[in-house]
Amino acid sequence: MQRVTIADVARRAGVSTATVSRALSGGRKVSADVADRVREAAQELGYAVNPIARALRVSRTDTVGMVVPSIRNPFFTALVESVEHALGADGKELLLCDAQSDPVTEARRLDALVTRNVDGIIVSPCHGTDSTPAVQRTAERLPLVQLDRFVGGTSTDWVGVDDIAAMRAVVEHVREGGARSAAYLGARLTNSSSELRHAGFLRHAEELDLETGPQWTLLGDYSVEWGERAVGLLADSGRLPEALVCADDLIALGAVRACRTRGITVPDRMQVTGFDNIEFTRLAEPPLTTVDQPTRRIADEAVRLLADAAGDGPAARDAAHVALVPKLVVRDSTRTG
Amino acid sequence: MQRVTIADVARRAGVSTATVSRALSGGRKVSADVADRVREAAQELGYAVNPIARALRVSRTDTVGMVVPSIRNPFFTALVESVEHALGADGKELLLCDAQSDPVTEARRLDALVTRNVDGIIVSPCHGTDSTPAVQRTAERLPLVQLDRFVGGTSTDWVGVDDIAAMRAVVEHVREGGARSAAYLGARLTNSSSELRHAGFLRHAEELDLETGPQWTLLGDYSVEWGERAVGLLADSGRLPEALVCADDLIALGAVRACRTRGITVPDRMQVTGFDNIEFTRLAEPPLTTVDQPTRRIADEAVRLLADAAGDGPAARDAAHVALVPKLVVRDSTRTG
DNA sequence: CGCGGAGAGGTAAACGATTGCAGCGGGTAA
DNA sequence: TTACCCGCTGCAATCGTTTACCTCTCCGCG
Repeated sequence: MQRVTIADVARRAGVSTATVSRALSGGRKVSADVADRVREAAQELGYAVNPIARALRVSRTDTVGMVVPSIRNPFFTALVESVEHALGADGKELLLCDAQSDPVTEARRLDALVTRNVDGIIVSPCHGTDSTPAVQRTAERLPLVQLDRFVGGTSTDWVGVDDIAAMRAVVEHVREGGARSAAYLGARLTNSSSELRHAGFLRHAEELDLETGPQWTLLGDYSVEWGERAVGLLADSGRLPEALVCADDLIALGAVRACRTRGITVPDRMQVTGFDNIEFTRLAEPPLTTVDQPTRRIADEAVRLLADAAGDGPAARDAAHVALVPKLVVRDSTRTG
Repeated sequence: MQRVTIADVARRAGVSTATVSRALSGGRKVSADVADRVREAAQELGYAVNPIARALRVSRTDTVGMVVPSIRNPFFTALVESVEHALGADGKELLLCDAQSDPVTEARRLDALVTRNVDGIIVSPCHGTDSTPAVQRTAERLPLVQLDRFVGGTSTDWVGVDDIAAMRAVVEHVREGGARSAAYLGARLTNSSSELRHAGFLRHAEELDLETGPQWTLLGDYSVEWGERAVGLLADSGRLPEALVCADDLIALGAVRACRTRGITVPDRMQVTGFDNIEFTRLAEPPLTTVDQPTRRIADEAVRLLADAAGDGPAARDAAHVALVPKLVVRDSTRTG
């Protein structure tokens, strides 16, 4: 499979393999003419270094692993794309895994990545507590940074957005739009961002005197279907609030759709907000007001942290928590002024 | 990083490394008690085989590479997920690359995958001719199967849908819905599926006496923006057709949206169809009639072909072209009866 | 009693790169 | 002239497995 080896190049250039290696990867000085000869020979033979052999020797693969809860969720897709982009600059490759929203497969993926000697791992854990052991164990062996969500009981690098601040912006906005009450359509509080967004909503709703209530707090999962169903539950249960604050865009898309089919006008009778700013929020009817996640920034920070951590051993530094402040994107699913 | 090696296990179990290897990977018979001792020792030490060393030795990585034009396109995301799923069954890993719709990066990605000794490559080439050299070169060195699209001038395995048949179903459907004329909103004919869908549309439109015309054939790229813009062009240019047949769902979503904003009612004044059946077609207003791509089947076939090809050398077999017949999914953006 | 064959285990050579160490000129200082 | 240093090279070890080949033992059979 790997046709031409360093020995072939060495033979052709009339030098030793050591010299070839040094000439090509520039480990140490090589005289100019020898270097030229080597480069030429390599060129002619079409030599390319075998990354497997190199990896075995130097135990570095120039590959980072990434594990996301679900590749179907466009938010994570955007994140993946951004990470890929950021890594490209460093000449690193991405090994992508999908945890299928299941801590068990997630753990399996993480282990696989570790034994594959990736240089670092970027993970958005799917569960706030069930994911802890695997993440912990992995972080002890490799540089690891958590993205967007983080698990309890570990101290690793993390980068994401300030969910509380984001929710403040959302609540203020619907309040200004005239809403006096709001329901929260979220996901079960099994991970950090679900918790924080929920907490942020409650806190700021209270502060800003927005009526809420337990019967107006519906927790399911991050999916369009849940958004639709939640609105059904709400409608069946009596009084409707004046706003629906959703924990992510999928839920919000479902909610908007359900409102339409039930003749609840958005935003006049009901304001709806999302979270993440995935591409399709633009296309909803009406286009969705949502919170923009700066995936580019998040990814950049993550690979920076990973690179930093690669210098020191794992867990040699204090963990960094980078929380970016996201911006509200106002569209037509809420009222302005 | 890789703490415990096969030698440690051997020492602990009081046998040679060869025996350990045989006991664990079952290459040859090992007496039961020795096997037990080895397994136990491995267990206690927490031994896991180093895939890098193994790969170097056997030149097989249990990894397949996949290159998609754009990970942002939900259709490819779905494909990736399906491939990942299909590979999981074989205990293989997926190395995912995004070509960013650029043949140059695509070529770079392919080369990177080759030197990384992946066992096979699944690629959906981004360009029908510019992608040829890289795909060709790669296919000569590794099992390779093209997905969805294929490039000209090579003979590799391919699996996708029968675009012509799909278009026949689409055209028949809008015809039955009463449309006497239709525009085609597609992508520039730089790849096979763009070409085939376009050709299929024209052929069957003619057969079924659906009026078309050059001014009603608008070619851009696979994006929502293009769909919106194309409708604008159409509207500005005079007479409107009675149907818009779109080359993919993104274009169709844009088209539907543009119709709405211009007061062109869908499906009464204008029928619109998509292609791919991405998740968000359900959410459009109205929900989109589209062609369902059986991504699961496609992925299964692809990994099967890859596995077959791994047995023989590359290019030892005749290439297989597997075209699945997709189903039309009728929703509310077209008229029925 | 000898021989052949099977079954189990060990020895050591790969796989293809990187790199510590040593050798070897040649230049410089004493 | 000698001693030393410095800059290039080459030798060979090394990373952790797998596997071809060899050895040893045991058993059955003629």
